[in-house]
Amino acid sequence: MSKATMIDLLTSLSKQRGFIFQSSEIYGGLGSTWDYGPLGIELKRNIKNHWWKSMITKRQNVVGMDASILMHPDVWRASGHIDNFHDPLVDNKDNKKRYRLDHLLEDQPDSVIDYLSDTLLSKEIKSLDEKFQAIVTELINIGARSESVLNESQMIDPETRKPASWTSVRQFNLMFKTHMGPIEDTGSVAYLRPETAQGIFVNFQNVQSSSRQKIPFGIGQIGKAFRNEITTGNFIFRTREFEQMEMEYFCHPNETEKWLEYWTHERLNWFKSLGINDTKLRLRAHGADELAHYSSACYDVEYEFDFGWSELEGIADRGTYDLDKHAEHSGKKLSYFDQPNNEHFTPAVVETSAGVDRAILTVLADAYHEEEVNGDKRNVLKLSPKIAPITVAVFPLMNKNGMPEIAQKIVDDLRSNYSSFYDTGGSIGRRYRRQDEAGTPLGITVDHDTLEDNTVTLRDRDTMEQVRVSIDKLSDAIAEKTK
RNA sequence: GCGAAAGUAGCUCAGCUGGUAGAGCAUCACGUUGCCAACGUGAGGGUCGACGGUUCGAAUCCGUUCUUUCGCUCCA
Repeated sequence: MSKATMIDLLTSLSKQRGFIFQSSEIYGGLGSTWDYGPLGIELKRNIKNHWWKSMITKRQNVVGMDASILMHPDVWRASGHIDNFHDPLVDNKDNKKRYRLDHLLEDQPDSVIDYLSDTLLSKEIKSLDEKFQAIVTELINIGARSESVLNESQMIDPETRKPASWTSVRQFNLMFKTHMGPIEDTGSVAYLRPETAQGIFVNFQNVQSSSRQKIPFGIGQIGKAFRNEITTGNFIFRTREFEQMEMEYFCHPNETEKWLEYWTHERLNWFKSLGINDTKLRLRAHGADELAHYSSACYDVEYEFDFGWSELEGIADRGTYDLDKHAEHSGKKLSYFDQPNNEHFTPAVVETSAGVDRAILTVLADAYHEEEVNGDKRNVLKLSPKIAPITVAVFPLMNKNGMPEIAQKIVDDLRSNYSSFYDTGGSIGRRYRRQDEAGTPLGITVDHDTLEDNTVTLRDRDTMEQVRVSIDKLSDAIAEKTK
């Protein structure tokens, strides 16, 4: 199998089998948006249910919620997204490379920084970080004139180490903006949430008091989030509309280190529990330079796609940043009273934040296999039975002698407990292969012996081996195979 | 957004220098077969991404636009 084309293979398989279609396809498609078809949505629901069960249902001290996507704009002012969730970018016109201005400044000779601060800043700033930030702010403020200032400063391209021909500084705001109400004016601006987490933070008090949870405890949520990413791609890996599975764990500020470690391993194990090859999963600690504005420590769960190791989930120590900010901006007290220790404090937060769509891409990429069987190629999705869109497919060996009726009765009975599929079309081998490609772990065939002794064959997708099972024991046999 | 490449049937693609569309697979029907992508016959499915131009004539040449892929930047 050509590794370089895994994404192409999955894109095409997804469309053919009904996992994932490009959005608005009949109108030429809309960039980076995808629709889940009949098999895709089953897979997605199974993954989300699995997350919900293992993060919330199974735990006494984690509860769920579902916040609205639209929130008061002050939420994003408080969270820092309005100020920080954008990138100042400049392009080198000579070699067409694009850079983040703030990263670029860190790589400049003193002469460039001196020129910029002399030209732009009215007073001397000691801290280098603050100086850079002030320069960025000023360059953004002067708009188109930033082009001439940058070029006069002789700012170099870090690759060539030479002054380049720069464009003006442009802001890329990563939040989707919309308007609420009938009139579009500045007072009606609202944002589509760029993360579900803030819906949890602003409900901290509501949830804590109504659920009577004591610290440490968590609040989890699954929902859509929107980011105006500059570059999207790799199928459903990076899209502008995506779904998150997030959990915010509120604990004592002295204990974040311990809980960060705990949740990091819990989350890595969750991905392993989806049946993903664990040699392709790893944890990676963030360096200081890549931490988000709210975070003091962060681990990524990564999977080795054919386009490289990529992040599936971030587990971050957000400290008391979010509750502090919301307390400050809202004027509401968002602290916790620990009765036994007679102590008031603002809880710190350890966050687990996973992408639903990335989890789906991961299980698909990991499950896809091309095998040789008797000289023929077999495409098979070795999805865990826990998440496979169809659990069991039922076939009559022949479309006569009463076999279709028996098979139809079996599938009707199974349907109430298992996602089932009935197929009479084509040879039995072809039907098995179709289900292999859809990731269905089990196949049941009604054959001649069924007419004699009421048994059917139960086929295992991965080994292709069959065992005979009495029809009245089928439910138990399937339960055994899928647990 | 910038640069490069691409867009022809559900999927993967062919179609040379302009002469009004093909293959393999897939789908459906009928017949035959009956445990791992069988065979036969037949059918459906494309205004060749869209719009405009050149031309007697455009999938093919030119322009614009949309979309996708890769890279730069960012993130779940």
